[in-house]
Amino acid sequence: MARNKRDVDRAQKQEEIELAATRLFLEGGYDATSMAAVAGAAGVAPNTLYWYYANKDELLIAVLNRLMARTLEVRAGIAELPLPEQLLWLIQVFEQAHNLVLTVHGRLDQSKAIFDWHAQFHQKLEALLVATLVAQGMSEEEAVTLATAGTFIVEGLLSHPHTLEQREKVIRWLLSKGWKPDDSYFV
Amino acid sequence: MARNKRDVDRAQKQEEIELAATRLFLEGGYDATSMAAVAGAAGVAPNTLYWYYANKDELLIAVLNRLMARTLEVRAGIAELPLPEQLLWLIQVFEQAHNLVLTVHGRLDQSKAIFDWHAQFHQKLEALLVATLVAQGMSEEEAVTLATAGTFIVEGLLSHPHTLEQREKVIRWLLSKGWKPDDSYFV
DNA sequence: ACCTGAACACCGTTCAAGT
DNA sequence: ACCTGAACACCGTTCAAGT
Repeated sequence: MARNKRDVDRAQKQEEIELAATRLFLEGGYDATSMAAVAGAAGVAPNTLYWYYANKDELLIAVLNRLMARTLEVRAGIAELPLPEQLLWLIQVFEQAHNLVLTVHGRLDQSKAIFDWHAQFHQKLEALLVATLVAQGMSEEEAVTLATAGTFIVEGLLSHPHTLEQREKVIRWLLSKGWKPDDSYFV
Repeated sequence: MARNKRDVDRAQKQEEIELAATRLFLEGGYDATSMAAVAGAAGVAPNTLYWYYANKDELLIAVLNRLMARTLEVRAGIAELPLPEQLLWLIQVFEQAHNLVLTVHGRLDQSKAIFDWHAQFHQKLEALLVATLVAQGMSEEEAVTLATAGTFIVEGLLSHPHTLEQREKVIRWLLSKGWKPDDSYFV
């Protein structure tokens, strides 16, 4: 499976495009960022993007996969931290890309590719959360429900302005269900 | 504050436009429904819409207010039902317009008008939920947290495919926190 | 294989002109 | 006050042509 010169070049070009797209999507939002703007930032003609990506949604998916890979790397390094730390870290990660979370939800009905990506994303996220909760001694059944509710609450926080106090209160409430966090963490 | 002939005519025209827009937005989605399509369904020229609404977002807000008014009317009739019934009814209402819920969230960063509408919507919804919970004997503080978490979970269900079994499980989990629903409801 | 200039169909919105 | 035809700037995407 050795990659020849040509593959490397292709991968490099795609990296340039995806880095530009990531920056612009995060800064200005998906809808407000035109394909021409991405192309300009990557130093190519607008229609060149269509050599690498079938359409704008596929470019978004490439960006999302890149962000997810980077996030999984970081998370591997903090897997040993206590649960509340991990959850608050997760919220902050999603918050940085809250733009794109809302965009993905908004395009669920309009793009099958986005719909499929979203489904597998939540599958992976739930598996990760459940494994973490079970490792802490929670039952599988309890863990699944808590993972689902936790995901919804994290996503809810992203699209609704709130104070840090409100955030702490609802997270504390969530975790107090089957699991007792160290209250001192929040002080 | 009596309305003269002219006002009545204007209101009638707006009703025609908003009914057409409501149908098209719910069926095909906001993005996929062009102003020209709304105008066509209402029997006017595309640019005529701009006499009544400053832009497409304002038309969306008019549609949302119409849906909300109708929903509040229906809800007044079921205010005496037990809490789980009311909550499941709410989910089903949101589900019918889940399209527009996701659209509103997706446009939060791009339209101040939508942002403001969303803020006041959640203010009203929370006030209604808290009042309902307090009337059932819950403390104000507890009610606020449960209302927030409940809203997020309802919205989470809207954007994530799930079985009825999953829905029942997470709703049951939510309500089991400070309040004991009649389990037989779910059977 | 990769890239581009030119074009296409469409979009939200504006404007000058009509009644 | 209300409505419209025509136009504007922009969009995602396609295609034929280049290397």
